[in-house]
Amino acid sequence: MSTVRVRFAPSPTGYLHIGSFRTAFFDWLWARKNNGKFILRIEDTDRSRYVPGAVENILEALKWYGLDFDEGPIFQSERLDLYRKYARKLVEKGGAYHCFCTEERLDQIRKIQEANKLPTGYDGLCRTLAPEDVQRRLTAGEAYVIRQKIPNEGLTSFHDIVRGQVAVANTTLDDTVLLKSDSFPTYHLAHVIDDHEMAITHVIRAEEWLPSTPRHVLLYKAFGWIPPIYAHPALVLGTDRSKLSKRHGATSALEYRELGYLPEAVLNFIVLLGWNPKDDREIFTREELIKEFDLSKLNKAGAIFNIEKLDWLNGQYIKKMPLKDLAEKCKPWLDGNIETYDLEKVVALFHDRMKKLSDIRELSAFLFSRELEYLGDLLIPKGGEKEDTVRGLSLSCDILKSIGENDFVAAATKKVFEEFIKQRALTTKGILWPLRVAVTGLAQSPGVFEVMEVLGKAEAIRRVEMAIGRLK
RNA sequence: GGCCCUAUCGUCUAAUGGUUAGGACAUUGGCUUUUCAAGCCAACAAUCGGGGUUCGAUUCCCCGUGGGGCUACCA
Repeated sequence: MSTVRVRFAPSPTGYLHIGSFRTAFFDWLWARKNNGKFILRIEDTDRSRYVPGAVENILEALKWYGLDFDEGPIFQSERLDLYRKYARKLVEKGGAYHCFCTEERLDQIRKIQEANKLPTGYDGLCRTLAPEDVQRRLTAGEAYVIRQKIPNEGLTSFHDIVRGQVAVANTTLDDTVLLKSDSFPTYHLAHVIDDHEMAITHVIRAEEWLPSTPRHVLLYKAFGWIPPIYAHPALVLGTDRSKLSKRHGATSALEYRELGYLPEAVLNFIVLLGWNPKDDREIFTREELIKEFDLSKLNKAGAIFNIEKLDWLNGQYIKKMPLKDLAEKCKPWLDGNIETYDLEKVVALFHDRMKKLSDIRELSAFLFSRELEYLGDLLIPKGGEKEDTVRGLSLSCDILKSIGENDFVAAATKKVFEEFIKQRALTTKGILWPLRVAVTGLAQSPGVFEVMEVLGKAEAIRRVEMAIGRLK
């Protein structure tokens, strides 16, 4: 069997869309699984839609997610002669023809078709032009496009790995523009030529391409080439079930980096949108995905991008991450507050409650604040009294002072307080709630002993004393 | 309008011509606990409708209906 060769062929018309990126991931997985080649091709044949920086964005996204390519990037704009050559060849073979119809005429016939509720499409006026006429108008310098000559009858069918056999009546297809009047190729022409020239074995692209695939198959046939194997996975949908777009939330693949997601988590999440190993597993390493991924297990129906599940998955990945790595990854979100305390200890405090790396910022804010802002009443536990709280806090303060600098670690302070509470027959809640609020200023926070360890003895005592002052 | 694709809990999905239709997220409750998370346990929740085929269909076929995509000298 020949080497599997797949390509990812985005257009540089903006940032890389997460949906396109998912397709790229499918491509990449298929290539790696089969020890094949993953090729990056930039389809920049529409000058009007070109966006500066788009190529860089695509490259950076692939890099951040770790999708390495074996060949490319190949730019279609640098291969224009090739497409023109093949277009000419196809005209000679009778599979295509020159069309001189103006855009105005095209608009007009479309309007008439719509008004009469007829299928829209080119009416084939130039298809029957006499060769002499064509020649004459060509030499006269008239603007033209080259159109594919679609057969007037018959069925075009092809096999799709995810959809099975798909067949379309040729009469429902109009004559596709192959070469535009600016002599740039359209997608239809360029990608077929490139896929053939690059010996692409599997074309994996989103479902939106399904309706034009018969045209492509017909083109292969006209050239005398064998079409690749097709796989059209279903679209990624927004919450309203339409194609995922900006109004649904983040659509740029790289935006997930800015939002604090881990590449592995995003990859794991998007692969599950339309694919699964047919068992109960949900979390996969990249290696497992390469091993398990299979085009034939791709789903036919579109899947809604469910950000809540992504958050959960990302949280799972964060929990599994070694503290050292997590600390490093959190740095960008800590606003430079990375010297104040032992960063690994800080991160340990929030390890279990972070869903995104960016969460660390709000979660840890109280640690870096010199003046905690909270109502004094918060210090008083539910059903407790102010006087008892003040007394308890004072006792706690004395205890903290009595603990040696070197013993100021969570396990040790915890033990001291537990014994103290037991001895004095106090309640855990009565002592620990005020203490925790005193050092965090929050109704909800990580455990008080862990927090105090991070803060250090001096700062912990300072905060407790401030709390007492606040109540008095 | 035409063409194409599609249909299992709210969401992502598994399964089989005969199952208590399974898992995960979310939700709710419980346990744990100094609070909140995390964790553990539990609950809630689905085969779009109608016809066939069949002893039996959620599964196979047809027709509806819903949803989506395409319908550019964009990709």
